[in-house]
Amino acid sequence: MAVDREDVLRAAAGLLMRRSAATMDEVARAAGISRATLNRQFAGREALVRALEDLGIAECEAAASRAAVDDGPAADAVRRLVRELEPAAGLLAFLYSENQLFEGDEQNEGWARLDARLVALFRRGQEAGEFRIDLSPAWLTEALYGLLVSAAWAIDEGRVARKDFTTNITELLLSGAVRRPQ
Amino acid sequence: MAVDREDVLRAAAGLLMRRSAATMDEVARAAGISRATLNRQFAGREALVRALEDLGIAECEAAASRAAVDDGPAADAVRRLVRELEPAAGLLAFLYSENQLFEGDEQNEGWARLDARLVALFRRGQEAGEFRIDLSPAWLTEALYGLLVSAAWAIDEGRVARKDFTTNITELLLSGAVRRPQ
DNA sequence: TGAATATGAGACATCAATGTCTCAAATGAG
DNA sequence: CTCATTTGAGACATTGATGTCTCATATTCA
Repeated sequence: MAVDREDVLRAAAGLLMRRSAATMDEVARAAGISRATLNRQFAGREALVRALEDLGIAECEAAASRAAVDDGPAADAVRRLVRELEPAAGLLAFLYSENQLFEGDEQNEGWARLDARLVALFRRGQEAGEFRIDLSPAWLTEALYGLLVSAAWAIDEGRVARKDFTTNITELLLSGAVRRPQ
Repeated sequence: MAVDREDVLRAAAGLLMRRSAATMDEVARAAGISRATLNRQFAGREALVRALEDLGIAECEAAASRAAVDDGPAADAVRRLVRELEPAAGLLAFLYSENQLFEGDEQNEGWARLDARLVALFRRGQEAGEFRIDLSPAWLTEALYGLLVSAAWAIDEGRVARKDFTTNITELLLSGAVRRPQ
């Protein structure tokens, strides 16, 4: 009977990814619980979003660790990272647009940590001569976020195949759309 | 005295790009008019968003026409397109996340037209041998949207320089992050 | 079985945003 | 200048989401 906080968060993420303005009532229904129970678990919408944010950060950092982003060629690290991030892409898509909502007041420091980690990855690639240096690590990081979100939404709306998630993102980010002579 | 509808829309876009949940009161203040006048111009928030949508579509289509996306090498057409889209990027960023809000009920046909135009551009590049064929035109289109939005937000938050807007997007989309031997 | 705990359903007040309305003031045209 | 039109400020009712509360029911554990 005991409600699993984690399950509720995942259900909420699945719904909010599609409709970020969903009602607390809709969230509760999506999680298969009552609104009362939802409010017992999370004291208000803000608490729910904050919990989702913490979950998203935790998943991204876990993905970065599993991908061992500091090891080996940076390009391979990016590929591993995107592959590991796939399960969190939907949640990330919600949080990415939600963050625009928050005033400049308080930016969860977890995002700063994650940002720094990704920036370091791209910088490492540049210093190793793998990545071009005319695109800043900050931009490459933002672009990665953007592609993750685009891919998540496009898949959700059936415009691209789910199985192509990783290759779509990594191939575009690393190699671009232009055809290369092999 | 007569309020310029276009000016109001631009002011609204400028605010809503940052805070998509801004109040009608905030929108009015951003436009330098009263809430009453705002409501006289646009009968409700939905009408305002719809007008912004129409404006966004019109600007994108105008940009596509100015860029002559059907002429010459596809890669050059993409570069021209992104350059022409820059002034509309903020509005596009708002609409991109806002569209997630709307139920699957009604998708403005203008977006479908624009989508088709971009898809055709990427397909043309593939058929001409310019673009690789293992990334679908649909994905390339979505990726372009995502990069436009990412760049707009990153610039707005001061993480990347505004002057790099076009090159950041086109270089990443076309050539990718990997350094190429010249 | 019996007690303790958790949940669901619904009622309820609250709050914020919205849309409408009125009236005075400002603007612009003739 | 005078009149018609437009705007701003504010009051007002409405609406929808939210958070809280109660009580009956269901589940778990001793």
